[in-house]
Formats: sequence, C-alpha cells, structure tokens
Amino acid sequence: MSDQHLDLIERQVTDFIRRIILTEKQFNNLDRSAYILLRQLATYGPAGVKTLAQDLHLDISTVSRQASVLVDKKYVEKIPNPDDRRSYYYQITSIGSLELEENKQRRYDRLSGILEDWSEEDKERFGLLLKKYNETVNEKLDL
Amino acid sequence: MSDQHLDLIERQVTDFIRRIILTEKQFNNLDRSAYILLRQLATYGPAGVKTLAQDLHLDISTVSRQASVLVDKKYVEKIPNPDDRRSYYYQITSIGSLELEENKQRRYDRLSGILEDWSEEDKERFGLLLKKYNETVNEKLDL
DNA sequence: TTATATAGTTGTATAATACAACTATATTGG
DNA sequence: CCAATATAGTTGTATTATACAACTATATAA
Repeated sequence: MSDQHLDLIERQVTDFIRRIILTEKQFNNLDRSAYILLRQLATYGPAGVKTLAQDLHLDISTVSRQASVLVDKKYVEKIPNPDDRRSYYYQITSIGSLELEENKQRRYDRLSGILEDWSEEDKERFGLLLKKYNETVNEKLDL
Repeated sequence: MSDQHLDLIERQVTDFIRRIILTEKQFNNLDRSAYILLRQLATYGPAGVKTLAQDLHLDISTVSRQASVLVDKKYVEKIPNPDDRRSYYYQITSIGSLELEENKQRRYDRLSGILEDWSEEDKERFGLLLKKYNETVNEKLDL
C-alpha cells in the first residue's frame, strides 16, 4: 500500500494549495469566491442560488451572500423568475463580464510568468492531469 | 499569448483547490492548518514561531495561535530556548506523531481511493508536475 | 384548502488568516 | 556600559469564507 507516488502527491498538494491561496490575494482584485461564482455565471448562464450552490458544492446561504455582494457591485443582476415568485436568477452584467475578464487575464499573466520556462508538453500534461483528477473525484462522489 | 494550456490549468486549478478544501473537512481529524504545522515539525524538527512562520509563509501571530492549539492538545511541547529567553521551540510529542501518522494515513487512503484506476505512470507524473510547479514558484518568489 | 415542500434570506457560529499594539529580552553604538 | 534599537513572541481586533438553523414567502400535493 505504501505507495511512493501517493506520498509525493499528498505532500505536494498541500503545498500547492497553501501557496496559491496565500499569494493570490496579492494579485487579484476579485477574491477567490467572487471569481468562481462570476465565472460560473459567465460559463453556464443565469441561475438561482439553489442551482449555483449545487454546482459549486456550497451551502445555499453561502451563495446567497456571495451573490448579493456581486449585486451590490453591479457585477450581476438579480432577476425575479416570472414562473416562480420564490426564486430569482442571477445574470452577469457587462461590468461583471469586464471585471471577470480582467481578473482572468491577471491570473493568466501570473501563471504564464510562473510557467514561462516549462515546455508546452509539460504545461499540457499538467492541465490534463488536473482535469483528470477533478473528473475522477466527480465520478467517485456522484454515486 | 492566449495559451490554451494556461486556460486549462487556470480553470482546473480553481476547481481542484475548491473541491479539496471543501471535502477534506469530512475526512480528516486534524484540520488543514494543524496538519501542515505538525507535519512541518515532524519533517524539519523543532523550531520557534518565527522560523515556522517564514517556512510556512504565514504571519507570526497565526503560527503562534496554531502552535498553542497543538500545545493544548499535547501534540507538541513548548520548550524555552536556553540561549535566548525570548524564544521557544516547539517539538512534536509522541501523541502528536501518532495523530499525524493517523491523519496522513487517512489522507493516503482517501487519495488512494480516488486514484485507484490511474496508471502508476500518471500518478508519478502528477506528483512530479505538482512538485515542479511548487519548485518553480519558490524559485520565482525567492529572488 | 390545509399540510407540506421549496427558494431564498438572515442570524449566529467557527476557522484561518493578517495587522497593530504590546511585553520581554537581546544586541549594538556612542 | 548603558541607552537606543532590534527581535521573539503574544494578544486584541478585523476580515473572509464557510455552515447550520430559524425564518419568510410561495408553490404543490393530499
């Protein structure tokens, strides 16, 4: 069982996460949670808090608060659902899209600087393995 | 510039981190910060809060609090430095080592379950690329 | 048409963090 | 050699991201 590769991954993952979370505050305008929520709305279109909470693996109350922050900043619009007056959907605004793109670009630039000496092959592999990991986790959990 | 691989990595990294942070609470006894601090002491030996803070990229006050939690739980011992009465060093106890090992094993087991269908080659690559990323970041920041 | 289920919000609590103010001890320069 | 400064650590306060529980308003079902 004592798998050498697991040991390496386990160790590197904690360092990886720690470092990214601590440094990204200095480089990005939008904080992590806002960025992820905005990206979700931009990628998959308008949705209500329940759906968003499910998709983002968060509590509804958490998303509710995060969404109202974005509303206050005019990054998203809160639109009542005409078919169900209990619910709403949040739609990204043009200001929100702009802000998202700026942040995305800043993240790319930073990543690009870090990976500048990597071969294209290693960059591709890294992205694919992260994707594979995420997909594997999703499969295992959605039983 | 618009590098397809960067795009993939950027996207996958946020998902990766989000998912790990949210799920690990359910599986581990020690929380993330305690685990990392304990692992640091186990790996590199006794140290004071200043050194620990530098090595872990945290504020001294943060480490000070985290260390006192570990002291309360008897996982580490706070030993005065005989050569400098301002300072201390924290040393992991046998209870602490045991707790660390149990947690490490639980993390391995979980990771092992997730990666059970991966080839040895992919596991190795993934660990090595994470390591390479971490090393690259360290080089770039320690100018 | 009442009982129950659902979408969302808000109150409260917790964890991890940083910064600033502070205490106690060491080191250094006139 | 002692006054000024630097250093190790702690504690007060604030922020951010999160969850759970209680609640409101609306919809659906028995």
